[in-house]
Amino acid sequence: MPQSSLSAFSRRERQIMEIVYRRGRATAGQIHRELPDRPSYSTVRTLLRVLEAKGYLSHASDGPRYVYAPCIAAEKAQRSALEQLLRTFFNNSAVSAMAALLDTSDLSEADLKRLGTLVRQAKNKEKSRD
Amino acid sequence: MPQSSLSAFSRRERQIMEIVYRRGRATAGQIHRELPDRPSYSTVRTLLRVLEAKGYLSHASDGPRYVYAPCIAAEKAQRSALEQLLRTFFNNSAVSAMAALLDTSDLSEADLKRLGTLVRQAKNKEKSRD
DNA sequence: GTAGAGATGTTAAATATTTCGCACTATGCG
DNA sequence: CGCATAGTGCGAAATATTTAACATCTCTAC
Repeated sequence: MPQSSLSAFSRRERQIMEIVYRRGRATAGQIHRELPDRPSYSTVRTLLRVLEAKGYLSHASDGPRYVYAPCIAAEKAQRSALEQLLRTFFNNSAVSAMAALLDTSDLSEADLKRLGTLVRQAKNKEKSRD
Repeated sequence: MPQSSLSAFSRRERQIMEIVYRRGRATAGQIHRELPDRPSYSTVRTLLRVLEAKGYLSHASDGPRYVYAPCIAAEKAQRSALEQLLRTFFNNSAVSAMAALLDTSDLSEADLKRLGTLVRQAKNKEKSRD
């Protein structure tokens, strides 16, 4: 019964899932190289098999090796992670979160322009909805 | 050596930290009631002591009971969590994340207005920086 | 063909997490 | 006071995670 929330994973499982989601798909070797406090390669392989058995990852063969990909679509996991973050740190306020993002990252002029456009579009959509 | 990243916690530890951050501070009872797959109260108490020993939580006495609060400031943990999320799901693009937020949540007119202001302010700041 | 490099799967042990039972202390009340 | 209630800490068992050693398979190159 795979659920999309990352909160259900154990520490290593989560670290691996984060890598796979970041890359879209990954081989055992890639994951091994990116894990913090790098365990043995063998360990990574075991964890991958566990995650696959639990239904979070699936693999395809790329020549001699496996390439792992998430079973739960990135968008879904993304949304779930965003919700979790909003709940935990932003009192469910998307605006607060966006304010924090604006504050933290320094965006280029082009970024800000694009953002302005997005907000404007949202406004239009909002109007046409009532 | 407490680090702010939530990725280092075990499953239960993370669940508890999320609750504490969401509430700002919490008693063992409150945490117990909010945990998924609720374990026994005794279990929660043990975990709280573990988290305290590891330096993530501290407690103050409120009459007969303890109230737990995070040792790492909410803003710091927040920032860390945001960075983690951007890295994992948004290719480090704050704008992409904000686009997703705009898309997911349906914001009120007031929210959008406030957002427009924030973006404008950021633009000004950006100009005055070069 | 066969040796080496680089994958994989199996299995079992080491470790950490998670769980709970029980003993103890304080508070409020009849 | 003496009891019930609601906290706390300790210690050890149950479980899950994490680890790595080892056997196997496949491709490549000599």
